[in-house]
Amino acid sequence: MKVKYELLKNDTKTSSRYGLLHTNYGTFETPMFMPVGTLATVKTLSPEEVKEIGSGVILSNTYHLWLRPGEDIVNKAGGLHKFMNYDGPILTDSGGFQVFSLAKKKDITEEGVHFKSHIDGKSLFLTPEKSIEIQNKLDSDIAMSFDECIPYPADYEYAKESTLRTLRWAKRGKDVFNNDNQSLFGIVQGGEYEDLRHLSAIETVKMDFDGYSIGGTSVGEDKVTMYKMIDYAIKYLPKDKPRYLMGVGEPIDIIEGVIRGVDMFDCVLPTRIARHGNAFTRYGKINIRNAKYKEDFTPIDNCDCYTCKHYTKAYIRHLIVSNESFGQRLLSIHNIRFLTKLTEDLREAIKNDNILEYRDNFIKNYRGEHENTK
RNA sequence: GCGAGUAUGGUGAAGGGGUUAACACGGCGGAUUGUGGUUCCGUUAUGCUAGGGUUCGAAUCCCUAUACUCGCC
Repeated sequence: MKVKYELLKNDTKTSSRYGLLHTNYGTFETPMFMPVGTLATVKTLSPEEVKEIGSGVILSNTYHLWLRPGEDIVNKAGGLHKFMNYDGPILTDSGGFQVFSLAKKKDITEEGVHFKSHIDGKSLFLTPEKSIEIQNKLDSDIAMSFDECIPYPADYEYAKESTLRTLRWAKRGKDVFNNDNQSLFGIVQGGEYEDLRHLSAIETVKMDFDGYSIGGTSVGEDKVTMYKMIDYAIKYLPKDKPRYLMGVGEPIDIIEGVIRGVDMFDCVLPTRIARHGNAFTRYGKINIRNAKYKEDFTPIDNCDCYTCKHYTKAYIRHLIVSNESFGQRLLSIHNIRFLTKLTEDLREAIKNDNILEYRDNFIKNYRGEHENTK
């Protein structure tokens, strides 16, 4: 089946909304945070741990799985769920972002994108049709349109040309899409320009996708610009479809996104910073490597996760400093739980009509001078 | 006991008379937003075993002491 969004409550003071996402693998509340499992694994965690944390959807990656092991192998395994033993919903990114983020030399044409493999330097050619074909075979629950992520800043002419091309690519992808068990989301681009975001949103919605995402954010722009990009696009998105802000995962950005009406977020941040020794806390991000935690025998935060229930900062610091993978795992568990819990709290706040107070209080703690951060 | 050699930061070390002592590791901080899984960036010796001397100028040359290493009795 296709995913279905069910709107249960619209906040009166903000655009935030509480709802349900019905999927092949169950129903999940929104707003939600989706951890990233690029190579068919949320790095360092087992699928059971991901579920225990409370994550619903996880994001995996078309580009990476295309290169290795190849979509045919995943397909032979019985699809991505069976291959990786995850019986929850999976969303696959289209590969459009990888063209932006990891191809040093790329050649974008109307037909598609020529670029070099990050693994062996081999020349690759990815098109909207190819991306959809791969995703159909991977058999994720939600496939993404193949888009171009416009860099920031981008001049208007380029942004317009690229936005129009992404619209044509969206149509081409949708035309070849062939998997009744899978949904397809469109992606709004348009850079930092209001009229282009407007145009992109209107035209993407006309194509009638199962959900809509806002792309091209968190590519180096300041926060004010990012929030504007959301505002410009989101008012043209239908109320009865899920809205997904791609690549955003800083706690405050998630809150601001929710207030603007976003339902879904994904980000590498919790797992990436975990591997580098950082942890989210209510009082800001901490670097567990800091010498001040050497003899700190308290948990990372007042948190209900496995890590905080059983382990101290001093121990995790020791593991991270010693480059032990268990330390990366413990921090990944905590960080994903932190963002998941954040969305749980945001849902409660929407239900209780106090999301603005929640935001102000969160920011005060997160940014404020607090003894725990000193 | 005799002879020879070496002494540079937390570690391995470069520099063999001329301004701010290379580089690496480690330490200490920071970064990271649709993940190229151990990454990137910044910082870290006012001082070269100690004392004395030569010189305009010494980590670099000389003397003494000390420590360590190797060889011989």
